[in-house]
Amino acid sequence: MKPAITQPRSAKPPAPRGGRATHGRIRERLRAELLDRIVKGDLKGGDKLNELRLSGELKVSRTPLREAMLHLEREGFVRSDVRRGFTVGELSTRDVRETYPLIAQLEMMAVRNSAPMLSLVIPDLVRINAAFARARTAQRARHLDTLWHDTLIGQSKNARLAAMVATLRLAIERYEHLYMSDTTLIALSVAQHGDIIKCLKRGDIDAALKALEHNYLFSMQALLRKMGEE
Amino acid sequence: MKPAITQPRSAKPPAPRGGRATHGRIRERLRAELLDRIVKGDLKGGDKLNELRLSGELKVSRTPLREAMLHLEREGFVRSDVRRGFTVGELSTRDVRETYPLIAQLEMMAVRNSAPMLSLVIPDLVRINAAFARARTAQRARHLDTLWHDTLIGQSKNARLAAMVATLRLAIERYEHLYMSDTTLIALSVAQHGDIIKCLKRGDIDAALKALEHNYLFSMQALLRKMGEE
DNA sequence: CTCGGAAATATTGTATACAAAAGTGCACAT
DNA sequence: ATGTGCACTTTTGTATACAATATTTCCGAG
Repeated sequence: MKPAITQPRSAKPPAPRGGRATHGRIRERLRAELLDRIVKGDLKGGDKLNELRLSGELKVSRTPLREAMLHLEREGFVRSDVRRGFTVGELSTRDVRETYPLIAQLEMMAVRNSAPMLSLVIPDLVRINAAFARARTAQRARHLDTLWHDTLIGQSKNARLAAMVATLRLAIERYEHLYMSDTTLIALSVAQHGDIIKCLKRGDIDAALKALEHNYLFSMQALLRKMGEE
Repeated sequence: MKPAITQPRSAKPPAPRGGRATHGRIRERLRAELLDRIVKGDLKGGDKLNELRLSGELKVSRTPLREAMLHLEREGFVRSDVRRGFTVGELSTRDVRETYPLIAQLEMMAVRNSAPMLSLVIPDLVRINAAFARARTAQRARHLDTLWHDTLIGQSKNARLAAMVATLRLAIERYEHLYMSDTTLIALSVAQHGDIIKCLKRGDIDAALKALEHNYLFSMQALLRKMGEE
């Protein structure tokens, strides 16, 4: 299911001029690939990212690979120690307790910002939540959950806020992929989304904010329970 | 007043092994240097960052320079367009309207998190605010303002939150350096800090949060007025 | 004189080279 | 047998090389 990372290169190592393409953003492709592996769990916390091995495997040089890893470091997915290179960031209950409340507050802010426009997206929210309720796989559920929240905050014009939320959501996805592979909690989340929608419909933003916060904090508690069980 | 960027190299280009030092973090030094130039206004919005010119001027190769610039891009100080390189990010009232409310919310969250511990730092807040009141230069005022807010949120153990706030504060500093070089607004800010302290002393966190938000939104309004005047 | 376009130049994105530090394993002493 | 030091290998951090694209220059047509 990986994007393949194809690169049209048939020439020998010292003669890469046969290759064209690479629209000048290999580093972005690499970041996406590595991020995917981390979120999907192929790369686990603590794994060492050997530059030579990875650059060979991905058929690129170390330069854009390092740039991609530095990007991921800034996003919190990877650590780098001097002269020791990059390591996949460890998962921890502490990080969970930091991240969930943070994204909750940021989404609440986005909702507050865009309160007047929210009626526009209520139909979308209803539709996505219905699909969410019908999701049969954990992966699709996570996708629709993300889509629902993205729709909720999509009216906010604050670019910084949007970028932060996007990154935090990926951080969360990493945990949920690992610990929430069952679908038992979907129904609860669907109900919570329903609550939020109900509040929005009657224009009660404060209640919607409370319900949104509850949605995140409840998910956090469920996740922490699962993590504690291991 | 620049950190000098000294690098002990006297050898010819192809024989740099004469140099020692560089504890394996030239890229971090470069980021700090560039960030300083951007915040201080030496590099203005829209300025093109020519890699060859800069690497020559800073006596480093393009590799760590690019890594530093990519870091700054992630922090929002620099833009990069494909095949067109890096450019210093433009200042705008729109960005101000995005950034100030964001940092306000995040600091409010930090205060809420650490409410029980806040009594510990009240004496520090009082002392720093007194020094702030006596500040005679805009630079020192900004420094003490930052220190005051750092102290206020320093009890929050949320590392992600702290990192976000730190970055946003630098973003703000860039605007304040350019538009608030007078000291007329210090007295007002001192008074607002005093309000916050008063609320904290009587344990009224909600009021403290409101006052904190007001402190930021008021500063934002003042800044927007100045920007509008140009 | 201005506009358009091709050659010349400059700049970026990626690949490779090189030096220093970190990691590994083996020999040897105890 | 075990611990320790030292040579060898690996890996990182930085420098440089190279190819492709973008920018500039300069010349001729209108």
